[in-house]
Amino acid sequence: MAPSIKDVAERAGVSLGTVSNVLNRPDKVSEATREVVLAAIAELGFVRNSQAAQLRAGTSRSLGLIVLDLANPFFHDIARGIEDVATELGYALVLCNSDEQAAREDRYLQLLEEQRVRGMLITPVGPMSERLDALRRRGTPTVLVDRHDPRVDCCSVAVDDVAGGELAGEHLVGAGHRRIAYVTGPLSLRQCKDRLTGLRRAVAGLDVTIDVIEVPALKARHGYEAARELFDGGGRPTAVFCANDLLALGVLRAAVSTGRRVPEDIALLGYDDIEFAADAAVPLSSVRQPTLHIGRTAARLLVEECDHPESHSHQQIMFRPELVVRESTRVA
Amino acid sequence: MAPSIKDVAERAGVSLGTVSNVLNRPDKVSEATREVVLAAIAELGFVRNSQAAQLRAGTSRSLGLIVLDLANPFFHDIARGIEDVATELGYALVLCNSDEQAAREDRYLQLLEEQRVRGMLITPVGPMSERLDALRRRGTPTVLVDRHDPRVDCCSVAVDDVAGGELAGEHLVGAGHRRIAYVTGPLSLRQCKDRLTGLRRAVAGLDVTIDVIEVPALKARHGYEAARELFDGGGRPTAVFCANDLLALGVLRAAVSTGRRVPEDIALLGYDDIEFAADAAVPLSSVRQPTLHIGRTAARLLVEECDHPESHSHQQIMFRPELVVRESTRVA
DNA sequence: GGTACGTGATGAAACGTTTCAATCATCAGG
DNA sequence: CCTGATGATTGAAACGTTTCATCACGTACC
Repeated sequence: MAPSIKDVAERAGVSLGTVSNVLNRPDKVSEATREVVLAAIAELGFVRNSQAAQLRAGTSRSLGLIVLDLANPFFHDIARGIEDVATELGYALVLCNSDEQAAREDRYLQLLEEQRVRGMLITPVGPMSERLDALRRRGTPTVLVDRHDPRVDCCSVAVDDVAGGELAGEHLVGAGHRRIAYVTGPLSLRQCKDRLTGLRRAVAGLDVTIDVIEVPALKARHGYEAARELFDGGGRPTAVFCANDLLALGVLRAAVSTGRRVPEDIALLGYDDIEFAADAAVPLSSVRQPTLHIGRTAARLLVEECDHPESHSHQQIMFRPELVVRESTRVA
Repeated sequence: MAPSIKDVAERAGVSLGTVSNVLNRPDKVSEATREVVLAAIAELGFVRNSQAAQLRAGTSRSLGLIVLDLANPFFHDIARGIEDVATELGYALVLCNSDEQAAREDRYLQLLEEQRVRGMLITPVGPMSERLDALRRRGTPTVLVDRHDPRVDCCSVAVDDVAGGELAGEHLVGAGHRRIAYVTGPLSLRQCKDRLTGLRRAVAGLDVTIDVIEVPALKARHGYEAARELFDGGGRPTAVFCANDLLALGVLRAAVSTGRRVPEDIALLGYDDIEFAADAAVPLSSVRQPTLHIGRTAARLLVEECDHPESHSHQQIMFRPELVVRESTRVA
């Protein structure tokens, strides 16, 4: 159907190899024939079939990325960072959304391996699936994103969540708070647990009380409900630290709707610094993760391994988060 | 490097064609040999090379999707809808982000055509680029998403923005507002203009004043700034309708920070009904677009054209948006 | 005039599948 | 015992590239 190199060759009255040369090493072919061939290409509307090219080459120029949830600004920014670097270095990126479902992850891994992606970036749903391990063993370079598995020998890029919790704790303690609520998603999630660990470490030895409120998911609605309960209860913390910004936005809504002023009546600190944090009704203080940077670094590590497998040595990179102070924790 | 069907055949002691049959029509092969072959596949860790398969087949099972901005929840939900249907119908989806840059769009179109995607879903940056047109002419089925170009003969799925503006107008007028501000992005954007048209249509013949405030982009920050100015100025509208939710969130922040109550002092209505609308400090009324449905419909149209090109006839589908009323426009 | 060399162009092989006509084995019916 | 039919398996061709050894043709040099 679509015109092939052969059709172009016929039309231009040259051999098939010459057309290929025009496409891939134009300097190896004389000015005159090059023009003839290019004209034929234009006339026929020839578009090269990269499947055939890659089949012949035995390797592709595309990378696979599987994230947990593209709707999440955290992953979205990471994907953006990866995409930037990939394009810059001449790789195409195939974006996939596992939706935190192992079955979807599995299907995408299969699909990407069948497509012979050159390398893989992934935030695995579970610890390390059979298929992912097989993929690695078969020789597809792999980088773990937002994960760090000491048992697995490959590159990884993650963020130090303990340090993030510590930053939060120091900030709140420094602002004079002595009773702090930590609203968190399931503590079975490493992130949630690590941030709590950091928070506790920051207040260790000080006369500070921490109330842990665990909710079923990192969604605004749960933050709202947790806060309503908290406000009704007897504890009366003066600050709330949330395991992510969505929870914090929920808490903020609860505060506004019950007439509490933020930060005067209650201080509020989120995590992730999503775009909406700055634009919340009361701009939200938050712990920012260098998402774009994570993505760019992960992509660079992967491409390095793809392009120079022999000289490559695996690296586990851990970024430190950063505190962004806005209205919601400002002291008067 | 990676084991091929040939290696499997050797290992299993059968011919190459038989292995292919085991893979593609297992019923055509006897129980015994099938088992032998499957065992060989497992032992060798064989993964089929879909590039070769598609090359031979002359057509792939993947669809391309190019959107303006994946960070935008609107496009994100559409992509999700498309992905759902695509997977369900046995197609893989290649996600691309044009970032509203014609150059990026162009590059992705080229890439996807080289990969021989079976069909294309796209929200074009500009009117209709040379390359997109060429792609269509060469026979790649194409569906326009959130666009509707009467000059172009292909399927499209869009939303009626005039109707959306009308819904908004009727709602606000019905709530008794007689002076309404419309905070909008550049009116050169069709969406912004159409929504204004609808708004005007809703108040036509009534004693209602509309103040149009045009800002440079559909971002919360601009909504905030516009609102600060608006509050300082003399107009004093009782309601603000925003061309999207981000602007509305900005306006909400301005209101909260200047001590205005929503909706008592000023009513607020957004557009898109993004996830955060419901979780805003004051839950935001909004005009909802059936994004998931748009995506699903677009994908179904495309797959229909891909699978039955002869019986297919192009359709231009226009969805109607829907009003979601929350606190921000609730009348006491 | 012969040799060596450089520049362009050529043609065939190979990549890993799928498909399909051809072959082979088996068996039922006459 | 032969014929046909059925079912399983085979082998070769084809898809569209890239690569590489080969070849044709001048040109420069001795």
